[in-house]
Amino acid sequence: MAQSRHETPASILIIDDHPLLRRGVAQLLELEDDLELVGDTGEPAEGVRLAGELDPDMILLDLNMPGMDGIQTLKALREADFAGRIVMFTVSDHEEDLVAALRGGADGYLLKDMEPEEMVRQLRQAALGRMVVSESLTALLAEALRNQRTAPATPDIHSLTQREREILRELAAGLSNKLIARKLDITEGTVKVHVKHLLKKLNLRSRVEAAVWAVQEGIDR
Amino acid sequence: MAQSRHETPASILIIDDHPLLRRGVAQLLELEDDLELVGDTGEPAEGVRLAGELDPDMILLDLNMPGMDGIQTLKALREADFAGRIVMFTVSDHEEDLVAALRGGADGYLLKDMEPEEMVRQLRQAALGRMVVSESLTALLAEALRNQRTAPATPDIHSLTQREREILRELAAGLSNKLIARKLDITEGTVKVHVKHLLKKLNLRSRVEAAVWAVQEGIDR
DNA sequence: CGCCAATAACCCCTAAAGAGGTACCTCGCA
DNA sequence: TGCGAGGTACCTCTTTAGGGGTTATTGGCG
Repeated sequence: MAQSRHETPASILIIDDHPLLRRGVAQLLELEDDLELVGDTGEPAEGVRLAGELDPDMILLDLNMPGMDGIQTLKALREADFAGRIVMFTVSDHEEDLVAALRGGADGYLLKDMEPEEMVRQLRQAALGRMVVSESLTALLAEALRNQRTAPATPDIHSLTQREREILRELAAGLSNKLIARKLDITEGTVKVHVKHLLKKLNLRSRVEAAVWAVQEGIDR
Repeated sequence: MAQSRHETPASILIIDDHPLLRRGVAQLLELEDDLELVGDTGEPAEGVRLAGELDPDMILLDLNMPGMDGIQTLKALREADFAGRIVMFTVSDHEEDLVAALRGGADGYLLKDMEPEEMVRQLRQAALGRMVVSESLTALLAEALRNQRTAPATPDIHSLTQREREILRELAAGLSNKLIARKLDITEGTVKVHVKHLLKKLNLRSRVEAAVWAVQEGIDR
């Protein structure tokens, strides 16, 4: 199976709390002369340290680990200025995890139940700089993309006018447009206009999202 | 104006950070032999202490004070097992304040701009154990009552079924019923049923309230 | 002076939400 | 064995929400 490449093999570090799985990957990679396992650990913190020390071309990172989880580790690696490829390696087929990983700067997201040959193929692609995602997740990926806001992940309260903030506060208190109108002594239609504008500015898709955002930002009260 | 009563006068403590206003009340009460000012302070904390020391029949409590505000002071007094009457004394005609005060265990809510005679009349009523609220606030009071949930102020997550919690989580993430249905692989109608049930159990009136509640309770994630 | 942002109001129209009801199936428990 | 709770699905009907547009007024601001 080993396809020879001209250059030096891609160095790989694996961070995964399952020893057996680490060994499995090690054996798999031994068969490939263009992929070389240079380190492995079950400790996220140790993994971050090793990343700095070994500076591998690629890190295979488990998403589900005790203590610091994969996403945190991912962030820690990026904050430690690790510039190589980071491929998440997990059993989770949840959209949230996928999205969190990619948003967190992962270059790939592979499921652990994939076939070894497929695994090698994907790792090779990743080493070449391509973003890889398990095929069975393409639907999820599409879904995530569709659900995604196109703009700033951090909308800004300051982009709202005084009135819009006022409307948002009431909205987050659970009031309907009609009740907001009554309270602020304007018509329901006007409230709707403000809500519409505020949703557009914050790039949210419903009053529920607006309410949740407002609460989390502490806009209420 | 002083109307003689048979028994001992009602002892009153005033907690208000405006010295002038305290003096004004003092003078007013001096004219009445059934109402007796036994202490006054501009410091909320000092007020709580005095309440324990003097054990007055009634406390006139300013709602807007620097540091510990009126509502906090109110709670502190009740927690210190002050069992007498507590009448809030304020310039605020906001429904939120009124509601917070009454919910917090206040026995009255009087506006500072009222006429002295009216003031005395109301205090006398309060001393007799009646709940008093400035007349100009009756409309607000009615509104607050109407907006009020009839049941537990603290709905319980545990009253929900597993499925309902699941639905709530998604709804708090901002998903529409249709999207929740798609995600959980059930029909939109079924999602609606769950939402309906969960709203009833939590005694909430809209998905927005449910979402806000869920977020505040940390149900999400 | 004209222009723009903010506010308010109204139009039309579709989609989403919520209340009420019935029905069916499965499980566990008395 | 029956009964209730939970889950699913479907029905009807009303209200609410949200997108699109136009219009008008007010207050700065160049």
